[in-house]
Amino acid sequence: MKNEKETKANLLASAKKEFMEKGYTQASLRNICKNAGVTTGALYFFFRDKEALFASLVEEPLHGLFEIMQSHYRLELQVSADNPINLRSREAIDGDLEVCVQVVHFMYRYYDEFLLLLTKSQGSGYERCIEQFVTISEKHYRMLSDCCSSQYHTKPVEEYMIHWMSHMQVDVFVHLITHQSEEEEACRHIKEIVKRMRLGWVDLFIPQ
Amino acid sequence: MKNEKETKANLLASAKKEFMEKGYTQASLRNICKNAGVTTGALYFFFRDKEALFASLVEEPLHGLFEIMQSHYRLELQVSADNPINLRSREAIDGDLEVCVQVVHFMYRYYDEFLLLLTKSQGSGYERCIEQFVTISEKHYRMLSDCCSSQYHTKPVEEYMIHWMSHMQVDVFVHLITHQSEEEEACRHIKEIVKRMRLGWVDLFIPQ
Amino acid sequence: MKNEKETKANLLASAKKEFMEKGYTQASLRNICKNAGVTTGALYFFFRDKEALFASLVEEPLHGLFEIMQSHYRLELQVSADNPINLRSREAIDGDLEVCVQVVHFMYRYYDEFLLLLTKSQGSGYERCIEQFVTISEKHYRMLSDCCSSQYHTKPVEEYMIHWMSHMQVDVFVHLITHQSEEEEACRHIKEIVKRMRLGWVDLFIPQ
Amino acid sequence: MKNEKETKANLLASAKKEFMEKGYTQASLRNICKNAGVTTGALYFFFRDKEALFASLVEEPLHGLFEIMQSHYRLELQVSADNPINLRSREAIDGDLEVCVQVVHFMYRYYDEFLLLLTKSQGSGYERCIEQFVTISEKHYRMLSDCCSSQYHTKPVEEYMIHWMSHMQVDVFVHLITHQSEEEEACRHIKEIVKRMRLGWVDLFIPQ
DNA sequence: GATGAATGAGTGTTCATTCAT
DNA sequence: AATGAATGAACACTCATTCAT
Repeated sequence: MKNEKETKANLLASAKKEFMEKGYTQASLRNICKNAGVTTGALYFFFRDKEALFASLVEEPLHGLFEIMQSHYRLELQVSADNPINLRSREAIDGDLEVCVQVVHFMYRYYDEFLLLLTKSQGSGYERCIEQFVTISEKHYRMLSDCCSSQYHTKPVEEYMIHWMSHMQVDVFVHLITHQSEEEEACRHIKEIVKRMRLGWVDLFIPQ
Repeated sequence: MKNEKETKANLLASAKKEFMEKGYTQASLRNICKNAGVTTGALYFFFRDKEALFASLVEEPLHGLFEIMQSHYRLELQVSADNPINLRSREAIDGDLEVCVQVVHFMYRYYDEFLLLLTKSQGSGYERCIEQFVTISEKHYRMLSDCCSSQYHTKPVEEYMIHWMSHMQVDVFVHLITHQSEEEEACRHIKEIVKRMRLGWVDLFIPQ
Repeated sequence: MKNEKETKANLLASAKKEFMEKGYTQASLRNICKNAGVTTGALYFFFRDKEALFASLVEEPLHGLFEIMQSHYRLELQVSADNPINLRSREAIDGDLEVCVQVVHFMYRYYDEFLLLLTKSQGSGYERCIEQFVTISEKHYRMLSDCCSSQYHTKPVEEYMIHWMSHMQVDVFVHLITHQSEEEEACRHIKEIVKRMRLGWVDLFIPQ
Repeated sequence: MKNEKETKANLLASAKKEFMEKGYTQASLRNICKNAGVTTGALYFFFRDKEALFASLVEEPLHGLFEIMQSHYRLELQVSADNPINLRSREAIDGDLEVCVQVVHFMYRYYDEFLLLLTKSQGSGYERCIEQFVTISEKHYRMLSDCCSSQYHTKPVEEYMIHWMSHMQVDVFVHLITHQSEEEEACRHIKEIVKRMRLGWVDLFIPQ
């Protein structure tokens, strides 16, 4: 037990760096080990394989974010079951902002990990994680738009638009984390952005 | 002797398929040659290296799109120099739509090539092409927003918002080509989308 | 084309030696290449993988022997359909010997290859080849013993005894090739052996 | 502290399973330890190395069988020194059967261990154990055949035939244990087999 | 007694690239 | 214009073994 758990930590740090620089597929386990100052065997003592090493870095943050999103959407579903929807109400606007800020906060707590997940996971089992976020978002928007169209007796919103909207919503966060490293700034930005995107949503859900 | 340029064409077709399926980095030149029915040597007669092979597929369409964008922005710049800007005018709206349709048309003419560029170029010299589009778009929006703010005596629009807006604008096309293979449908979608995005732009450029 | 097909021949020779010394699984491709004076890549130019390299050595001889056995058994089946069986007849005895000699001749023509197949193929796709020989032999003995028992109105010979007999028959050849490197001697031995084994067979098929 | 020797027993059980499934060389100590619920260090506390682990499983049964064979052959040697040999006598036949049954009984008492020795020991120090059995058997048959030839004034039996006979004799037991898991059935089979093999032996030792 | 950590050499395999012919 | 042959470095991963604690 040379230095307590130092080796594993070194490996994780070295792996994070390598994945960040080259992406999942192009990252070299040899390199990771060399920079961590251990032999390849050591890596395999701590991690089953390359995939597991990557997972050790990102699994927890990813899961955490899923939780936040789903619990939020569950809540919103409950509320909208009892009350008529008013997309332009202060409550609706504030609710939107609140969850965005919450997500930003969580993402910046695991800044590196989400950067890996969102931009460097190609080739790993996480390469479709953005699509998963979109899918979750999509279900929510589908539901919301259907409520609106039944409430206002308008045609249901087209599938593609729902999908695009959800994608755009997710892309906002991807864009944020790849262009802004400070959480405070990120928060400020997201508020400005959401404000403008809402205009599009509202026009889509409540024509005219 | 068969057909002069047949071999090169076979190689390009085979390369397109391989790059599409596996992405630039994961694509195997061996495979490309095998499926083209030639040996590796032949490939190196026609193309300097892997990079040049990829470039042969995408360079021309990419350059073409750059041209379209830049000539459009040049034109708009000229117009806005002489006339006051009215973002909500029919001319402005129609102008926006027109260029979008033009871009869609060009992209669907080289459908495969743009798919390669936008989603399969990671690891190649083209991996930053989206950012290049964003940069071009950004310059234009910067200029446009500055015109507005000087005209309406408002504070200049923040750098980040300009960048995000431009990114979003580009992402619309990426989303389109990855989710919709028919040009006609794509055109219909882009119109719906632009209509809603404009609401955000206008609110950003002309507060209140 | 340095030395015509020398490299491939070198690789095969080197592989034969390595497989012979260490067995399929324990053989090292690196070693094979080193001793052949080429790099690992060269091996993979000629052979798909380790398995294919081994197959290149043994496939043909193995197939040849299957052919000999099956054509012989087919012939015997035909004969025994028309005539009553007399295991003790000169014809039967001579027929047995003849095919044995034929097999020995073929095996010694590919001495090394059969040694590989019969004693060094564990871990490869050929590890069950002895059992395949036994299975072929078994079908033949089953048929022969059933003819006898119906002809002499005796109980059918037990499954296990048929299997053991077939195994023993095959083992004779395995034993021969692993203990006797000269074909002439091997021929002399097989005759002596078959002579004694027949006594057992006959007693088994025609009790009393 | 749980149960003093539990760990060692677990290791041996786990090792037996792994060796049985993959053979000596292909067996993984890692796997053995994992399935035994201990770390590799523990294994090396009890066993010097892989070889010693395998030996711990098979050494005793192997030694026991050597003892049985040798004591039997010593006895037979004594008897044949005083009396003329009659291979066809009831005593000779019964004696043969008796020792076979005895061997079968002992082998099935250590069924797994002999299966390991006879079919899974390649790569270990025991890989030549079958040949050792053959060698022991051979000495006995050599002696027996020499007695016969001096008694009946016939030519001495050829070396190869003695060796083959011994091999075949041993192979009977190998075949038995690999094809028949029930001792009772095995006993029934061996009697049938020995009955037929004797015919060959007798013809070999006492021509005509 | 047993763990947890680590070594270092080894495995089969794939790669883009080169070049004499 | 193209082939067939070959390179050599790189890849992820597994192995039996060691040893301080």
